[in-house]
Amino acid sequence: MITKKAEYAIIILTELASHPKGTIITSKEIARNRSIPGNLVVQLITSLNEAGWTSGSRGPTGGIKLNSDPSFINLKQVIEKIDGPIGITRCLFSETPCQEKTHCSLRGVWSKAQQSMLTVLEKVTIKELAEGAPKDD
Amino acid sequence: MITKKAEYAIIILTELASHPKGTIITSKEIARNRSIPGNLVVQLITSLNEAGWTSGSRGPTGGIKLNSDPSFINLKQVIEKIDGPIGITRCLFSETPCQEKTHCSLRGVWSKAQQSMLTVLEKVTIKELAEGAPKDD
DNA sequence: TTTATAAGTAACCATCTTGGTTGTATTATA
DNA sequence: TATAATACAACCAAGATGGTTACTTATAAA
Repeated sequence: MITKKAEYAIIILTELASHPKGTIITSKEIARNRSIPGNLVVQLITSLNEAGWTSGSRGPTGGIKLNSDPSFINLKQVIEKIDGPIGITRCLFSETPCQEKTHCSLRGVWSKAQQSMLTVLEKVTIKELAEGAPKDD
Repeated sequence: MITKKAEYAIIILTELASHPKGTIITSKEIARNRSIPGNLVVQLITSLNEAGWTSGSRGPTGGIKLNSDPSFINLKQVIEKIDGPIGITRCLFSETPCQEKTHCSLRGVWSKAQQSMLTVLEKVTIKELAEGAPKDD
């Protein structure tokens, strides 16, 4: 399952992207605006910084800034950054197919189902979310 | 995530479907043939019986029998029977969209991504798996 | 130079889910 | 009546999840 933390991270980026480019917002404001537990915001920002999407400045007047073009950040990327590799089944986490014969014809199905889902998530960007209307293909 | 139990259930049905129609196999045999913990097979069969796909007969000479045409059982059905309703996000479990604005434009994305995955799983039947080659559209 | 305010970091924790076990009851055949 | 099978229910250990707590570091303003 896609975790709530990943969902929060997407919402945080969306909040940042919904302000003029270069705007600095405090984590507390983000938390308040989007109803996310304050300390979780800080925790998640760390990962977003790591990915290079955001950066923070400390002290009064400090806060978080979006560094990347939100049209280049897609949902799959954010989810994988927060949750780690996506796998709809345990099977898909192991590199090599298992011995079981049936198991393995299943593996193909899992893989195809997951890929189908990821394709959707790859197509949606933070920018689209910030504009409120993910385009409908 | 699709649980291992759901995967086991699919494998159990596949095992049953890979024998001539009407064949009775004991849960112990299924467990041995497919490397599934014996008691788990029994536990899962209960749910499969509930769905009407299988039925058991007790006593010596007893065992499990496939009741349904395996070409009418698809993977989505089995997964939902074992795991309950599928949801790639917590959001998709709540009936009503949440108040948060962004949250809600997200909901549409989750829904679409999930639907895309389910469409794949709906198309694959137990029969195809038993024949070893889920058809590639 | 001190103080307040902000991010950064790490450890921790309660709760829930998962995968599986154990134990007992029931049914049917030989 | 002994045995072999399913049926049923409770239980349990380990890991994931969502979140909290406490502490450190940096920086602007007073």
